[in-house]
Amino acid sequence: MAQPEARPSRPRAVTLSDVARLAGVSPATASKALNGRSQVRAETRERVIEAAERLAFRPNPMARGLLAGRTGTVGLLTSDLEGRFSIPILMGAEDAFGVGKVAVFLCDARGDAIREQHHVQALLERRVDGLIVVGSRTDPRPSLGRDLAVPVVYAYAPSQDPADISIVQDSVGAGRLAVQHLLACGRTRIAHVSGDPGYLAARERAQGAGEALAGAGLTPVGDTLFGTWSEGWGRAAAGLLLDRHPELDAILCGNDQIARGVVETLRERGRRVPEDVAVMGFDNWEILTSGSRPPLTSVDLNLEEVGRAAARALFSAIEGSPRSGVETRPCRVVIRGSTAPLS
Amino acid sequence: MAQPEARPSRPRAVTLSDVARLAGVSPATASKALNGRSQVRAETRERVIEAAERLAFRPNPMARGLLAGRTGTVGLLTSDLEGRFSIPILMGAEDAFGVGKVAVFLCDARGDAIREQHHVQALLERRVDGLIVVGSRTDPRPSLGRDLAVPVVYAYAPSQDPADISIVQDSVGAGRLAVQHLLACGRTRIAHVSGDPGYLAARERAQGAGEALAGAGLTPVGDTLFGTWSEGWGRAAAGLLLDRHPELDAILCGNDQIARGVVETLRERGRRVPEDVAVMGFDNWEILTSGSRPPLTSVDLNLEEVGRAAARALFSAIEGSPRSGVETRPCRVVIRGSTAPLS
DNA sequence: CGCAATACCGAAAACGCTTTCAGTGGAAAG
DNA sequence: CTTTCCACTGAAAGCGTTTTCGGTATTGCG
Repeated sequence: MAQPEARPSRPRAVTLSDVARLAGVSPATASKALNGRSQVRAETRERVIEAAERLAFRPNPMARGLLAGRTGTVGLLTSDLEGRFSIPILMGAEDAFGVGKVAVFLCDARGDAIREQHHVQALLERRVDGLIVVGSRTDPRPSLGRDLAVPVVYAYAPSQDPADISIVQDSVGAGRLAVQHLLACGRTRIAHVSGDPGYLAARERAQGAGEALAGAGLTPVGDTLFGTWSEGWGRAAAGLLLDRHPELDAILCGNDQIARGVVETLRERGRRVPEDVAVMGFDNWEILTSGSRPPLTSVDLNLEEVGRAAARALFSAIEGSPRSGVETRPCRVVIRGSTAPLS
Repeated sequence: MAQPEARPSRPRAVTLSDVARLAGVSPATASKALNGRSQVRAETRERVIEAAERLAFRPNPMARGLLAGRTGTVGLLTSDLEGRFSIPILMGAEDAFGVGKVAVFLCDARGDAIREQHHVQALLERRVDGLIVVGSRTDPRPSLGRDLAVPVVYAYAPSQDPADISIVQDSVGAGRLAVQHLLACGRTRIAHVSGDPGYLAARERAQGAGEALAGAGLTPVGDTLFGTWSEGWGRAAAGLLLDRHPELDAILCGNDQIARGVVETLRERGRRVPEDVAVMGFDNWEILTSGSRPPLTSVDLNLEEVGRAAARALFSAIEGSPRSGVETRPCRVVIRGSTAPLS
């Protein structure tokens, strides 16, 4: 006889009616009992719950969502191929939503605007309840538009449209924090080697660093050196600095890669880190900070917190209380071997 | 008058009935027209399609899934906090599934077995059509069990249960490929510095390397040095090797971090890379390979291909043709400056 | 011109759940 | 003892699709 299934088909899922039948009540009553509605006798509720447990009943989210008009899902749209930024944000969002309450679709647009559009469309077709958009760099990015069917929260990189809500780390504050740490280590001759000046993050960190120095009545050692976000640039810049400003006692680097390069050149040029020169970076990318000799002090962007905040903002927008504007979260310094008080 | 909405409520989604009404047909006919069923006059189909476009109609996936008994979603369960391995696998899976056809829930168990269980439960409650499990290391991992309600594919790390289907990269072959590349560069005195011998990846890569050497009639320079997966170990091991075997002309490293350390020590000890000693690693982690001096040749694990294969395997299991056993995908050598032919 | 076959369309059921509303029985109040 | 009220339960509608099946109009054929 024709048996289309190639193997024993998986058991049909148990439905609310199955539970109701076992408990000897109607589906309506079973629903009320399981959802804590008040109009059920305690003893009945008991029976229904026990039946549900015996059958390992799990309500079908599609049936439920069909009524409620909600799916209990959100989309996380990233452009960051490595997941360097989006994974911590995803984990923060998972925390805030709570496992099992809301599930997250992760889509990677791979830096491609039209692929991003496809993903947005696909997510909307799936009727996600909301969207979190993670930029590939901290510069303001184009808004997805004002009349999407669902609320959108921008994380890591703000939207260009001030009517949108964006949650970002405080880059200016990060620069300030970094310099304050170096000052606390007794350093006063501080240089700054940054990355690509086309990146807002580079400029803002430099700005914050400058403010903190000025606040302490100090002037930076030389101008900020902008270059690229690479170890190679770090090596080159450190050479430059040592030639021009041999007196420096700290180098603040625009990210961890630059810091790696700087540390390497300092070592080769016979400067001890941190005794002679303290070095620190930004991003706190463990793979880079831990392998360095000595391990790198770095400013952590607190991306999990950004993710949590984004999730909360999205949640309240879904509930009907949207916010707007750009909200920032503080960063924090993670101290390792490359900075230490002057003895 | 009582207006519960705090702001202009989002427009109600357009339904098939709206389309049908506009086209002057019944919902049944509209459905058939849009889904390419044959029992619709061409002219009618035309009208329906145009109406659907005018209203920007998108079928509600929950209603559709409710009938079909499928959600069109899969869960990707990872344990790898950084996303280093899971993101490429996710992208491969996205490719294979196709944007819009299947959406992927990404969950990170953060290496915690009970959090993993929670996520599995949550995904099952959502009625995902299947699960891809990405291990945190390549060693076989416990199976999720045989009687889950949906098919499961293990990627990167195989399941311990041979009845499950696992898709992994070919670590032995990777070791072989690496040595073959070094041989092609004319190197014959090849040492191997690996990571933690508790990792299967370390042992398998070493095995493959040994086989390739033996196949060429060569013997390795010294025993494989096992240690940790760190730059520090790479630096130390390179020192050891240079002391014991100054004649070596290539060092194969268990991963890119070790290779970074090895390159650094070689430079400090005055050996030129690649002229005197060729160096290569595994994983092809761009952040590490590109910053090195010279950039590192490395074996890429082809994780996107693993992801694609896992997605295809999952798809065919969902369609009713499950496979089982461990299937491997080849790796590939990415050549950069740290290896070159002996001149 | 009559009949069967065909092409096309729509009513209705179904998926699994929640919610509304009417109905039942018992207890409290008169 | 009758009336009112309350607590509880279940029938039924509805969410937005797809699919089955019966019905009608049209066509082809004898």
